[in-house]
Amino acid sequence: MYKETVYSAFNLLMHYPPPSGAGQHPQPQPPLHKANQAPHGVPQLSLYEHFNSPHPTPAPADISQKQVHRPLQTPDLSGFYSLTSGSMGQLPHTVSWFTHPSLMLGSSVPGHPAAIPHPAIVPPSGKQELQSFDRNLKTQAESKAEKEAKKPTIKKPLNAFMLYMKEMRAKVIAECTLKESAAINQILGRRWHALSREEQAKYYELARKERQLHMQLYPGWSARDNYGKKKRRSREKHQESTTETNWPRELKDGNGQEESLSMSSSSPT
DNA sequence: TGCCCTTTGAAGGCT
DNA sequence: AGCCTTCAAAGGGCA
Repeated sequence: MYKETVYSAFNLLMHYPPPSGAGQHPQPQPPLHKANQAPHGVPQLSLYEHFNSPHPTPAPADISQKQVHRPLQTPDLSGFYSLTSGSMGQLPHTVSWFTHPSLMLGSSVPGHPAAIPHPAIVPPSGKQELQSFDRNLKTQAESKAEKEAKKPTIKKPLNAFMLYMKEMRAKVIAECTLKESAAINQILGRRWHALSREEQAKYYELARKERQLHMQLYPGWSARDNYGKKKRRSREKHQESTTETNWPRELKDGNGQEESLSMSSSSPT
């Protein structure tokens, strides 16, 4: 049962108690898409510094600058390169998608040795070969519509918490026997709240850089583009379910001293 | 096979 | 402005 697995993570959670008192709780950063500036005191760190170990294809941190200034291979990358002398260039460590796995260039860069597809670009699922065979038989309109549907999905850039989760997930899994992501994510959520403001700021800054690069790579992209691509339950059912299984408010907010794991019996608000 | 669960944050739409 | 909804990742569970 799911709840039991969560219970089994109790000891792990206890090692990362929420800060006592709401005032000490690290406040979320202001919406960066509005301010679009690093908060005061935010350490300017290279992406690689934070993401080298848990990710598969790290690159030496000191190659970022040189590789960023490689000659352009594709016209749509020009925006990013201009960043190195523009807003992004003001950062002590210029962001490099060559070093950041989630921004790693793929086959869109001819001759690039990595040739790893950009993780933000996800090829459509399905039996593509059969579909391409069938396509010959279809009308031009159908073919066009199908082409649209087959366009690779550009994923949303990861936010600060998602970046944190990606880095810490393996560590949490190694520390406990849990494998269910839902339980792991609850632990990670608690740890996230237990982080100091400075620690969280690292991830907010990384997320801000991710968004900047994403905007440069896909200028016309909107989060709306991916709406409806996931089939989801009806709204009512979803809300009912989440209120039933969510953590108690005090626990969820990380400021309750009477924290409890009696998730299902607690009031949602 | 594909959605659900679970977390936080970003972003878009609506009132 | 504030609220609501959706989607980002992840992988076991389940229909």
